[in-house]
Parts: sequence; C-alpha cells; structure tokens
Amino acid sequence: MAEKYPEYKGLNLPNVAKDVLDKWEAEQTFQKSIEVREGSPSFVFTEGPPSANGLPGIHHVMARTIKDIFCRYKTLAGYQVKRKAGWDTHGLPVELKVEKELGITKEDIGTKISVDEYNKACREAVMRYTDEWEKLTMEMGYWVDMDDPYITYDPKYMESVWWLLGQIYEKDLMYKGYTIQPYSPKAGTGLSSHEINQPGCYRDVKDNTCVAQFKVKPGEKVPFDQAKVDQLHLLAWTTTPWTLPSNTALTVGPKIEYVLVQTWNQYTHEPIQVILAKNLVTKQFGKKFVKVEDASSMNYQQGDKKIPYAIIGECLGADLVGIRYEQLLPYCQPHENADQAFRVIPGDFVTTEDGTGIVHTAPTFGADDAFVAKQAGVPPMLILDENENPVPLVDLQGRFRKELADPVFGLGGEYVKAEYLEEGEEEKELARQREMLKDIIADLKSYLSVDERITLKLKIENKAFNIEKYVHSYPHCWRTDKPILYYPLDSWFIKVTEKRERMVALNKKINWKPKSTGEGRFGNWLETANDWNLSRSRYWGIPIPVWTSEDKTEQICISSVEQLKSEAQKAVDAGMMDKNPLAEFVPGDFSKENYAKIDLHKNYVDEIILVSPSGKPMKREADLIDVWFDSGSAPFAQQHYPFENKELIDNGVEAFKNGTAPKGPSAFPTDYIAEGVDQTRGWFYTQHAIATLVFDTVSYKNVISNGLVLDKNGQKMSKRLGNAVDPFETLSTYGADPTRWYMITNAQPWDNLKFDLEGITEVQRKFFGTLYNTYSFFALYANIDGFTYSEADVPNRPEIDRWILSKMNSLIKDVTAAYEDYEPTKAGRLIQEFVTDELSNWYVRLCRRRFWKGDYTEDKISAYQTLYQCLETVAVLGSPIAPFYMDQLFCDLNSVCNRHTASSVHLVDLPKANEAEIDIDLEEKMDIAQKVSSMVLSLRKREQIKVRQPLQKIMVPVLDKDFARRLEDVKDIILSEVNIKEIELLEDTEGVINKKIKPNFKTIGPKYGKQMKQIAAMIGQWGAKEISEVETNGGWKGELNGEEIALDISDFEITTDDIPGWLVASEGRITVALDITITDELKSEGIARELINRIQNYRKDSGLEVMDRIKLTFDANDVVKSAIESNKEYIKNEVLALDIQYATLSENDGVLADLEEGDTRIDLVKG
RNA sequence: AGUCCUGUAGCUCAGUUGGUUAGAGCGCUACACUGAUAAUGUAGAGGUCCGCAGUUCAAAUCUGCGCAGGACUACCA
Repeated sequence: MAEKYPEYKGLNLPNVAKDVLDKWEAEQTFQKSIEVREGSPSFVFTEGPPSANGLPGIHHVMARTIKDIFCRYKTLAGYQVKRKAGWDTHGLPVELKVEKELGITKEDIGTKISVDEYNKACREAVMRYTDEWEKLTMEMGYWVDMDDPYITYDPKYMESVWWLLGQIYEKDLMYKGYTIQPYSPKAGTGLSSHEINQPGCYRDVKDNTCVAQFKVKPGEKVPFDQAKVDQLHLLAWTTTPWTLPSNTALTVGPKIEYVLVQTWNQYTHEPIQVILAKNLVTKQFGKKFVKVEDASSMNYQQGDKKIPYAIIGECLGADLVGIRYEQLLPYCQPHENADQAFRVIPGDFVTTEDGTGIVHTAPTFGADDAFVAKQAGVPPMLILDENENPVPLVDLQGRFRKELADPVFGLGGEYVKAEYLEEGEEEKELARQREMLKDIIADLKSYLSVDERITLKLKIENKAFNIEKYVHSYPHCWRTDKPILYYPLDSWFIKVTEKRERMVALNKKINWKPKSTGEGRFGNWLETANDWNLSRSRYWGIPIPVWTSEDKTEQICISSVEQLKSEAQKAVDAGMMDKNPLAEFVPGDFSKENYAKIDLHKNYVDEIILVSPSGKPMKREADLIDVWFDSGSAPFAQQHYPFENKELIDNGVEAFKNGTAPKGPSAFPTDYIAEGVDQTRGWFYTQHAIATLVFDTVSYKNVISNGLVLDKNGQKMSKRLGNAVDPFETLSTYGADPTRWYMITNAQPWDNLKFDLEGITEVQRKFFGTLYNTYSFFALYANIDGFTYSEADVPNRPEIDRWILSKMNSLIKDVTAAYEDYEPTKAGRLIQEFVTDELSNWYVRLCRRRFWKGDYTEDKISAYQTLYQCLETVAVLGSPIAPFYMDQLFCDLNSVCNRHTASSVHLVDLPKANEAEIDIDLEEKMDIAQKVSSMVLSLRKREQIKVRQPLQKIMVPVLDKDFARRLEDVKDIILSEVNIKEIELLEDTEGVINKKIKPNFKTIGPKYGKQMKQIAAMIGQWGAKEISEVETNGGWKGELNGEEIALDISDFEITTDDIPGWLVASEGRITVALDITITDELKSEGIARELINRIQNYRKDSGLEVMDRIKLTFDANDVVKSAIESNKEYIKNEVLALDIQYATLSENDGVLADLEEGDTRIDLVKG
C-alpha cells in the first residue's frame, strides 16, 4: 500500500497512455475485465470486420472509440462483454490490388497465373497491414480480442456461410434469373456498382438520339375525339437507338398529362398526329415549328420555313395505358407471350424533364424497363438461339445477333457501339457500307454507327420524329475504357422481396441511433428492397455452393464440408472423379488442424464434380457469393454456427421469439453494433436480411451509425488532397484520451465531425488539465495531512460539501442515463461540465482554504472525503471515453486508500446514484450564490475596487420567502467569495426598490391567446402603483376590448431592477446593490490583505515550504504601520509569522511592495 | 433523380412540450487575481438563428417550397 498519492511534474497524456498500456499488458486487464464478469448476463457485441488490405485512418479511431465506449460501459454496468475482432478478406479491392502488384489482368488468370497462385497472392495481400491495425487498436485503447479473430477466408467461417445459404436455398428463397447489370462486353464481365462508381467512369459522351414515332394499331381505343387512325403515333425518346429493335413496350406516367398534336413529319412531310407529355410540347416542337390555335386552318407544303402544329386533345397517362402499337423494327418477336408485347404500360419512374414523357422500354437492356415490363406482363425481347436458349438481341461481345440482318443497313453481327471496333475495322466497315447504302447515300464519307443507321432507317420510314446529337454522362468500364452496356445476365438471387414486410416489421424492434437513419434511410430502403443479387464473377471469395447437372434439371446446394465430402465420395464411387479431395477431412473434428487440411475457395471446389441422383455429373455454378453476404453472416459465422456453439445462437433466437431472457449463455441477437452510416445499405442491411430470412429475428438490437470524419474545413479527407490526418501521429502527439474525448464530445457520433487538431489541444488543456490540477491539488495537501480515507465518512458535512455531492450524484444519474441511451456525447459533456465548472471552478476554489488552513479537523476530513469521492466518481464515469487517464487517476487515488480491491478502473462496478444525497433545493441555493457572487464581482469591476479591498455590505431585495431562505443559507459563501462584511435582505417596501412587471407569456398564452398583444401592451405601461395593486389583489381583473380578463399573480413576472441611490446590478430575477463606502477600518484591512498577498508571494519566491514559519520586518510609513498594527494577529496567522518588527531596511533587503498608501519594504527570515 | 442528415457569433457546438433580452467554449480586446499559477476570474465587441411562404396571440423551434454542404442508392428513356 502506497503512503503517498503520486504527484507529477506535469501532465503528459501520451506517456500516461504508454504507462497504462504497459500495466494492462502486464496485468492482463482486458482479459480480467471479461473474467470477472463470468456468470453475469452477457452483452453481445459484434465487430464489423474491417479489410486489412488498407491502412487505418483517423476515422477508424472515431468508429472504434464509439464501439469501445459502450463495451467498457456495459462491463462497468455488470455485463460480460466478449469482443471478437474480425477481418473482411474477400472482394474486388483485394483482387485489384493483387492484379496491380503482379501486373496482370483478369484475362491472365488461368493462363499466365493459375487460380491457385492467384488466390494465394490474395490471401497474403489481404492480411498485409494487420500489424498496423493491431498497433492502432492497442494505442487508441480499443479493447477487442485480436488473438482469436474471425477471418472470412477461414474454412470454418466459409462453412458457416455455406450453411446459412443452404438454409435460404432450402426455404426456396433462392433462384437463378436474368437481371440487367452493367456489363463490359470488351472485358466480358459484369461490373458491380462499386466499379461503376470509380472516379472517371462516368464520362460525357455525344450520342445520336432519336424521338421515334410508334404507330398506334388500327382499332385501338384512344381518349381523343379527333384522332385519325392512319396518322396516330406515340412519341418516345432514346439515347440508345440500338435498343429500339428490342422495344416491347412504351411506359407512361399515369398522373402525367398528355396531349394529342396535329402536325407534319419534318423528314417525310407527311401529316401526323403525335401523343406526348403536355409539358414537353415546347421542347419537342422547337425552332422548326410554329404553334397554331386552330387545327382546321393549318396548311403545310414541303419547303415551307416553319411547320405548324396544334394541340387537339388532352388526357392523363392512365388513359393511354393498354393502347397497342405496331412494332417499330420488326426483326424479331419475343419467344414468349409475344401477344402481350407492344403496348402502353404505366411506370412511376417516368418524368417530364427530358424526352417526350413516354419512355421507350426495352426490358433486356434497362433495369427500370425490366421491372415495369415484368409488372405489366410484357415479355422481354428474348429469342431462342441455336440451342433453344433464350437470348437477347445483342450477344456477349456486344454484337447484334444475325437475326437482325437488314438488306440495306446491315446491323446483324455488328457491334452496337462503334467504340467496340478494333483499330482498322472501321475502314473495312466503311467500304462495306458504301456498297450497301449507295441507293440512299451517294457518297458516304465516314463510317456510320449502328445508332446512326437505325435512325436513318427510321427517318426514311416515317418513324422518326426528330433526330439530334445529345451530350450526357454514361458509364465506362474502368479497365477497357469502353462504354458499358446494361445487359441481362444470369445470376443467383435471394428472394428478399418475399420477406420484405417481415424485414420492415423486425426493423421496428431495432433501436437506431440516430432514429432517423433507421426510420428513413434504412426503413425506406427495406420497403423498396429488391432481390439480392448474390452472384459475382470473380475468383477470390466464397463460392456459391450449388452444383448443377448440365441440363439444369438436377441440382444440389451444399451446406457443410461433411456433406461435400460424402457427396464427393458418391461421385468417386460413381467414377466421376479419381479420388475424393476431402478424403483427409474428418467430419465432426473441429480442430484447427483438421480444417487446415481443406480449402473451400474456387480453385479447389471447382475441381469437385458431384453425381446427381440419376447419375449425371454435376458441376459447380461458376460464380462467387457477394462479399457482403460474408460480412452479414458474421454473427453466426464467427461462432462457426451451427457446427460449434450451437446453443449460443439457438438460446438467443428462442429468447428473442418468446420475448424472454435466454435460457443459458447466448450470443445472439447482437446487443450492439456501430459502424459508419455508409453501412446502412451494406453491413446493417446484409445482417438484417440474413437474420430475417434464416431465423426470423433481428440481427442486432441497438445500432449507432456514425458520420464521417472530415477535415477542419469540412472537406472529405483524402490522400489526394493531402488533408488526411495520420492516426498514429495524432495518438502519439496528443495521446489517445484527449483524441477520443474530443471526438466524442465535439459532435454527436452521427453528425459529421470536422476534425481539428486544435480541438484536441483544447480538450487537453481545458478538461484533462483541469482534472489533473484538481487531483494535484488534492494530492499535495492530502499527502501533507496524511489523508488516507481511513476515517468513517463524516456525517453532517458542510453546505458546500453536500452541494458538490448532490451535483455528483445527479451526475451519476444523468451520465448513466446518457450511456444507457447510447448518447456518448451527452455523457462526455456532462462529465466535462462537472469537472471544470462545478468541481474545479467552484468547489475547489471556495474550499482551497479548508485544505491548507488549520489542523486536521473534521471539517478538513470532510473536505478531503468529498473531493476524493468526486474524483473517484469522475474516474469511473469517464473511463469508457478516456480509458487511460481515468485508470491512472483511479489507481493513484486507490493506491493509498484501497477502497477497491480491483487493480483497474475497468474492473469496478459503476457507482449508483444516492438519491438521498441529491438536494435540488441546495443546488438552487448554490446557483443563487454563484449568481450573486458574479454580480458583485462585476460591480467591483465597474467601480475599480479590488476584491482584496473589503467592503461593508451588499443588499439584495427579496420578493419571496423561498428566495430569502436560500440566500440566507449561502450568504457566508457569498461574503467570503466577494470579500464583503455583511449582507442585507431588503424586504418589499415601496419606495426602496424599483419593480418591473412583465406578463408571463407561457401561462397567459393558452388562456387569452388572442388578446396576448393587448395584454402585453397594457402591462408594459404599468408603473409602481399598478404593480403594488397586482400584488395586494393577488392578480388583475378587468376588461380589454370588451373581453373579460382575469389574471392571477402567477401570470406576472415581477422583478426588481433598481434601488435608487445604490450601485446596482440586475440579472434575471436577482438584483444586488453594493455599498462602496470605504471606511478607515476597511481601508486598513485592505492594506493588510495587500501585504499578506505580497508576503505570500515573497515566501514562495524565497523557496519556503508551505508549512515553514517566518519572522517579518517592515519598513513602512505611518498609515501602513497603523494598518499592520490593527490587523497584526490576522497577518501573523495568514502568513505563519511568529513575530513582526519595524526597521529601516536598505534596498538590498527583502522586497518592495508598492501600495497605494505608500511603498513598503518587507523582509522575512525563516523562524 | 430518390432517400436521409446538417445549416445558430470569426471557429466548434448547446438551445427542453413553440413563450418574448438566443447561450457556452475557443479566438479577439481590456482589466483583475496570484498558497491550483504553463492555472483562474470579470467585462466588452461579435447574430438576417441559410432564404421565402404558411400555421399561431407568439416560430431558431411546427408545416411547405427553395438554397448550400454532406452521405447513401440509382443512373434512366
């Protein structure tokens, strides 16, 4: 047991962190914090796995601080909080990095480099920066178990993922189907949105656009009286004319207004009637056209400068739905339900910003198109190829199928985008086109793209209303630089749509911080969630565990290694394979060694051929699982569920469904997760989806989605801009505690943080500096007095002690509530306010004397105990946010007193608020004392009277008894604080006090809202007479604008604002008057105090110890001398002087005090 | 384009169920204090509460429409 509280020469927070880190390491404090809670209820935390193939940034410090705070808090609150670290290891970024390093592209995989080697490189690359991550984790004080992390490429983890997918498969929630995905024909691969959103992918391109005329079929019912069957067309715009042969529908907005326009075609000059959105008429009928009101008088000849047009009918989009039209370019028919094609359908996505308000719909090449078409039962333009498989009109190389061969325009077999042509091919094509098009274009100058030729054909056939170039942004493949296509690809999907409502319902049970993200962004997202596209044509990831026979009639989904092994054995027995690659694996043996024998990555499992029940070979589906499924599986896969730890999850699932506490240990659903808001549709979503689909539960109960960390100017941090903050440098320069404290208290976690290093300095000074000073102050005097908290708690403590204890208990209550509510910012700010304003700036300042003056009395012990309790409480409450310094503070205090057996603040129990010690009345009293003191100080300042100069009296008018009582109770505190002899409470006597009256808007408002203005005006006119009438009558009754008004006393706010003839200050309801008369007696006391101050300084400068006694010699004039004489005992007492003498001193003796009343030379010797 | 967040002093942020003088810290200026001293106190300057409209007796606060910044999702005729 230490005898003395450690005292420090200064506060070096980075060093504190280092020391405490060493201590944690030596004492295994983290492990202990979990062990001591063995048997306690568990608080389940799941770590969102970061990818270790990039370096951590300062935002990770932010995110991990938030995670850490609540895990530490819950530990203090009595829970066992296990935290497993995790690594996300699969995915495209890893692949890209490896390819870049090896200098290869995807095409080289399998040729220049084997899939084996490729995957090996990925495995190594992805864990490259784990050291840095572990270092950051340590230094920032994030407690998470890095020794036994879950890793998504681990066979056990992958096995659990397979199992989850198998459950979904068994529930018939998986299917394979076409969807429209970004596709790069030149690279031959689908692209994820991640790839499309890489910088530079969207580029402005100039495309040939076309407003096509779709002729309405004869006999169709149309909502226009003046329609002429042979002229009637629907107008639709497209920027990709090559999709027009695949058109199978036209989409209108049901609520959009459309019109019928009578006019002439600008290319064929034939009279036409066209339907388009009303808002877009002026846009489509540009310079070449002129509007005419009366259609019957219109006339037009070829060669006329302007083409007249007239609106001759109106309707809503809904009225157009169902109208059938003639196929625009009838090269092919959909192989299915062709009778359902070529009609007008409704769609909410239609806008009237561009085009015609009627959308050309090609379900094979547009996601929206596919969706609305499916809803309306319109088939996509798929035809059957040689093998009777349905295929779109464009092949995987980006070429039109041969069915589109046009005798004049070619098309069949050609690239739909000119950009796909190789060098030199264009020349050859041009020669061919010259020949083909010679009847239409005499001398063709340059190659015509597919788009250009299609529009040309439409022009000639009276099917084009307008053709022009149009600049818009279009995505390009980041690898080949060529424009992408939206193309239907065969992918595996999870039927999320089927469980959508359940996901919405379960979401309502999740406590979101902030609420709006859960209700808004996440809730809306769930309501419109589409089926989850699982397929990725990649190499480094978890393979889709589905094996299918070639004719697709037989299929198996594998859910475990054991199952795969036995299925593989069947195949070996059936002669499909020579040997079982999993022969070595022992089912049921979950040891590391056993699992080290196998690998479930693509390169291994693709070798495995299984046998179907009917004896056919089955091969694995080529694709991998979306990596988001990997991380979404974390709550289960990190436990290797259900192969191990089965009951941990099952207990939790059961408890959640029954709404009871789990029967035994439980690790699900997760109690708490926290990640960036960018995970809303990422990890937050995938976890929720998997838990809902597989277990019909939530995945997590509480979630914080935190905002971004921006630079101090509010710009996004990036390496490119050079404004990224290095987390390691920050931590080593400023220390983890102030960094964490700053991040948490400066902005709410879910708001973006403008990260400014100066803010950390401020926290360092303001909060930690003050706390350190307060501790140092305590340690200094406690060591002198030998305070070890060995005495029993002092029962009847002075007012000021009871006050700070009341505040302290309120603090415990409020901070606990804030933590419970996942509001760390509130908790931190409360603690900070308590330390700087309450404890340091008021309690310690007022009590300083009690610590260093006099003997070791009960009052002194009370002061020590009180301050000790406050410091200890702050240490515990603040430890989740500032784990290092608070641990040191706690241990420093505890090292002498041993009130706790725990060796760390992180192992103790959270203090409980003692309601009996909370005294609101007392807190209000002190509030009065603080206000009055500050007002007196401000008056002194105004009059230039130093605080050291005692004054006789202050007067405070009191308007109610409660206020008088409270003031009376704290008057000693006020008097000593502002150096005044007495306080006089002025009772209400007319004439002495000036009163002011104001209406109480809050109480009058609800009663007489309408007359509020007049009432306020009337009261504003009132003087002393009316005020006293209100006071004697206890209210006011009268008539105002013919209305009876009755106000009682509480409807008024009566305040004082002046005492005539006195120096007065007023603030809120309190008024203070100061008597500034300085009598001779006061004057001499002032001189005495002035001298004491100089002597104290001199003592200190002379290097005397606090307890040393001295002898004094003064060389002073008579005024000063008489002041000394009349305060002799007082001075001696204050400066610990044994004796006072007068003598003539030389300039070399002592110090000179330049007082107003005459310079005085002071000399002292140790006595 | 959609969804969500943010907008209050030079900067970072508070601001209760709407209630009449809109606050704090930092910074700046001036002064004071000096047994917490690389600390502290007091005072001062500094506001179109992003804009407009509405609801209301009363709007920083509620509603609508905008503007600016940010995030996510989507990218379309």
